[in-house]
Amino acid sequence: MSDISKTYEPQTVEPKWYEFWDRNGCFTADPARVSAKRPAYSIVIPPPNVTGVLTLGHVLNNTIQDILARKARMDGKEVLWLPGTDHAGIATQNVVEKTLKKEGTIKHRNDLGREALVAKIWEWKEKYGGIILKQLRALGASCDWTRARFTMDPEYSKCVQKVFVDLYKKGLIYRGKRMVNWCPASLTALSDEEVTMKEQKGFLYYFRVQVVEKDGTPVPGSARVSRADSGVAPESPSSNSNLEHKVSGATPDTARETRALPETEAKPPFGPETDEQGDLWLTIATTRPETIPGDTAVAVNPKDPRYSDLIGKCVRRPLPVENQALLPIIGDEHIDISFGTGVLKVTPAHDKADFEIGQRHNLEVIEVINADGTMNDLAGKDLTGLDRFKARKAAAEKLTEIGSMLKEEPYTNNVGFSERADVPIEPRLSEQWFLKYPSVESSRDCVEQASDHDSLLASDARVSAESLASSGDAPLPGGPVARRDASITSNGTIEEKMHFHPERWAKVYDHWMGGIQDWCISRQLWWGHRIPVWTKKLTETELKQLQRNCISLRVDDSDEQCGFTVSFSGCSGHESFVGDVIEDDPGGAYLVCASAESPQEIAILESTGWNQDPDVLDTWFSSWLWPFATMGWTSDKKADAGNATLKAFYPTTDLVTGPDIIFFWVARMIMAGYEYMGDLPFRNVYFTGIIRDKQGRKMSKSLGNSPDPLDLINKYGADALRFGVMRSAPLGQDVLFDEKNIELGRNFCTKLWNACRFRQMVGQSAAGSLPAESGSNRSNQDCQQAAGSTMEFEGELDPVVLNTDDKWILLRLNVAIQEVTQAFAEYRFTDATATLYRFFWNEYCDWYLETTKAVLMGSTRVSRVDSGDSPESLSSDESEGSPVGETPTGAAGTAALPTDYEIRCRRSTLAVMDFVIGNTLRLFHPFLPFITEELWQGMGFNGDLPKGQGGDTIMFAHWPKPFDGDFRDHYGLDDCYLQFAENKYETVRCGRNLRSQFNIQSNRKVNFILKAAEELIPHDVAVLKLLLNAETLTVDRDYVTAKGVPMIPTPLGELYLPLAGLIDVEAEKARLAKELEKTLAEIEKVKVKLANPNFTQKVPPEVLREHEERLVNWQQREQQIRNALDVLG
RNA sequence: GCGCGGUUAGCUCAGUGGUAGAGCAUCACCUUGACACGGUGGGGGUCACAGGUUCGAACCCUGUAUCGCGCACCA
Repeated sequence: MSDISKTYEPQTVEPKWYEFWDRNGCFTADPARVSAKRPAYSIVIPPPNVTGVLTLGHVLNNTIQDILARKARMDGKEVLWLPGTDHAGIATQNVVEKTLKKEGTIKHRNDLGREALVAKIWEWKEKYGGIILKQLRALGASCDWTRARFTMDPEYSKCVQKVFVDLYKKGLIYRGKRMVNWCPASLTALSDEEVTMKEQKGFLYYFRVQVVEKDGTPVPGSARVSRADSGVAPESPSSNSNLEHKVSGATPDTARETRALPETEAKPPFGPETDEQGDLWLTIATTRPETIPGDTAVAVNPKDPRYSDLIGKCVRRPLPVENQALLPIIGDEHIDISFGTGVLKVTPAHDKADFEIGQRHNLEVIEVINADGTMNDLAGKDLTGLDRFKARKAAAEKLTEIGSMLKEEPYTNNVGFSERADVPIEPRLSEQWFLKYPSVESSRDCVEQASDHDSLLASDARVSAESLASSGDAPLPGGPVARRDASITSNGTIEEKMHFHPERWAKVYDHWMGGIQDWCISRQLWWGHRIPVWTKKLTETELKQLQRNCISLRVDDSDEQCGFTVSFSGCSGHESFVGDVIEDDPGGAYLVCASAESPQEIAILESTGWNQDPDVLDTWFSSWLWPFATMGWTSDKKADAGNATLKAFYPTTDLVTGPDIIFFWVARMIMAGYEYMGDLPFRNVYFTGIIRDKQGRKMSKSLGNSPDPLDLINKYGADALRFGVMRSAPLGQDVLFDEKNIELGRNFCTKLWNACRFRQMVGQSAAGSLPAESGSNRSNQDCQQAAGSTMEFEGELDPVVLNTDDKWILLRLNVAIQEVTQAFAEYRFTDATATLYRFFWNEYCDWYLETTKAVLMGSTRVSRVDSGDSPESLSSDESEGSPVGETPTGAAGTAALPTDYEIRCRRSTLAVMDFVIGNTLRLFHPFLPFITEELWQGMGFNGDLPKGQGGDTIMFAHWPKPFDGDFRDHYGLDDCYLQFAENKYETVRCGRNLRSQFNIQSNRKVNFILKAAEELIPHDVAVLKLLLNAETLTVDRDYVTAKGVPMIPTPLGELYLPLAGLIDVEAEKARLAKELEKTLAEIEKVKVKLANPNFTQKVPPEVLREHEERLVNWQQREQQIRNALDVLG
């Protein structure tokens, strides 16, 4: 660290250290090192999209993981942070397809075909797939890159297949023709979780249909006049057929029976309507007129008196005009009487609810929309080929044209959107694979709910300052600080609970787990894990043929559910195929589900005409295995039992992720963990906030409000980015991103840099009192002391000469260590950064570092006899002195060379600085890995430390521990020094305030007089003088107030600022009057309280005492101000 | 509709019943021997609103308003 520049330059420093750590294997986890003394800590990265680039969301997420991992290393744990990427089926295939189209290589993926396209995607992956992981390095992420995994790695793919086969065997995976969420843009089915509801502005179209008998003869309106009493008021009996839509038709005079319609509610203005020809019509409201050609019924609520008698009759479907089929009017309880017209058009092929109605009533299913969202032939000539939204318009126009449309009303409703493609999903009937979730019960129960927490609070192993201070306990596995809440189950086994941070997400999780629906796991894509299922239509002869291919086949018809099961034994002898008959059609299509264990078996299947299912699995069906599949899990119990990685690092300790994937990923991982590992996959889940811009909007490409983290790193440095983001990301809150915060991070790094630079400078200048190498020579025993382990007190902290400021900063350091450690234990990273910021900037730099100048800068000992009128008066450089009880060895102005005592003091102060900086660097390291390493090594803190404990890198330096009793006793670190130093600093503030009140320029030296209330030792006086920027500071306990001298009361006594002739007496009086007013108000406030017998009797004694003290203090202050006013006259 | 979270200084947020805080922004002074990416000092709040509990409420309770999120969903 020679020739240290004024500002820290991260651009050169950061790559250097990252390369150093990486080269030295600092990130590599070794399960063999795990022991009771060195517990494991593990965390798996939420795998980013393999084609993705780093976003601020990743920065937040991965910074937190890195902080946790680095802290765990410093806690002496064996850390595995396992990185990797996700193949992200739809997204990746889209990206590559789009690119190929842009290049003009293809117009459609079919131009390439499946194999060629997949090959292209692999190429793409090889080329660009590593980008995001490289970017993570720039951020400082300490991942074990030797273990990086990709969800489509061969071993990983095998896990996916095995799990599929296993769940299939267990009967949890099934194939079925169901209504699914279909994405017309991506041309695939989606799970319910991939659909988000969005409010859409559209229209509610009201159209009418004629009621007819089954044979098509019109039902006359008059025929039902006497019965159709509905309580519906006739609105406009004369105009019931006009397009303005005034519907009545029901006579009001026979309202006798109990009505389903609540009388208090506004009566629905709809009902059957008779036109001038005497024909009867129904009005239907719909948002999707384009689906009319797919309607196969009209439904009403059987309890709806307006319509109940029409059930069994028919209506004529208006579209397509060339095929105006008759549709039955059916009664179904699910129809909401009060909504719309009370008549629902039923389109079983294109609506989930309608499909269910269709099933109940055995309705025909007519598909009119193609997979891509265009209308097919059945939609009729007017709509065929049109996109569904154009078709909607066209259908509405057609209805108007044929006189069926009554009105179009602006209407807002919720429409399901494909989360990825951002287009409305189309409910579509199709054959898909579904999974009944496994291990639901235990997965639901394992997450600790807030209510559980209350009952466990008493036994909660949260760290307290006490437990922190009591060193020697071997850290327990399971989190930054052990928090392994457990409850004992009825059978006596201990069941561990999982903790969510913030806790409230547990409720969201629980709620979802409670209403869990089967998961549609098949996707109509090419990129992904192909479903390991082969099908073939087999005849009797073919079955025999199969047997001849050395596969034995057993048919077991005892399985009631499937009809019968076909089991195969493959060539290798072990049972590897399981087949089910899923269709009992003549000529039977057999469905075979195979493990991909043996390529031979697959080869046999394929060579004998078996076809693999064309679909791939949902990407989440692979990522839900992430915590163990990345660790080499095989499903083979023996092999897994011998897997050192799994044994050491599973379950993982922490998971850090966004709440937006709580269902997609977190919940599913928990279930997979229980199902396949018999244990929860992680003990703590930390949910980050979502990064938004200053205005609170989500980051998005289209808004252009998403800065590139790499740009920010180039501009400010990775440490600055990390610190800035962490400082503004409180637990459980969204993060409003503002570049200002990163700037603040940068400024903070510069501050740290310069404070260390100062240390280097004074170390060198004090060379006479220190061994030659100064800055890098320090024994690190002091640092080790704070780090716990072996306490020795022979460091350079010198208990004899520690001054009040030294003791103050050491005690404040202790507080900071406690606070930061506690914040870690509770995952309050923002609080940790706030403490570090406060401690280092406001306490160390603003106060302590300034006080050291009184010790260190006085070394030149310029002799100057002060003209002050008090024996205690000190002038510029006579600040050196000895504490009470010591004999001063250097009286003012007597010697040009420092005395032994002064050298000792200077040494001690440097030692304190080193001690504080050494500990501070450790506390900062998880947040600011680069600059702390640069300073650690540059300043030589690694000097005497053993390898692996900070000697080679700060990464493995021990995490500071709060001081224990012995340490405090030895160095005389009594809390009373806190108060004294703070009084001193408060006195400085008062003096500065006084200066400022009189507009004295900051750089102007003035004379102060302190009428001290107690004895002050020379060091403290020197500090006061320095910090007040005083020309002279006269301490005179018997000072007699001169007229016109401004005074301010301070904790150490009255501080005077003689400015004879310079001050405006009236202004000073006004100032004092204002202060007096304030003081009196405070006195009044306290007096009122104390005068209240309710208060004095009921309040706890310490609160009462505190109030009484407060009163006395304010009253003293009042008196001082009054005295000052008197002096002014 | 159900559930969750928020509402405190111009902005972003701390603050678990006892004297309203921080950072940023702002204003004034200062390039003094670590740092102008800095130092010093100042101004600025009816703690969303209304009730209640309490000697005492930003904090606890009830209700209201408002913003955000999640789940469900009616054509």
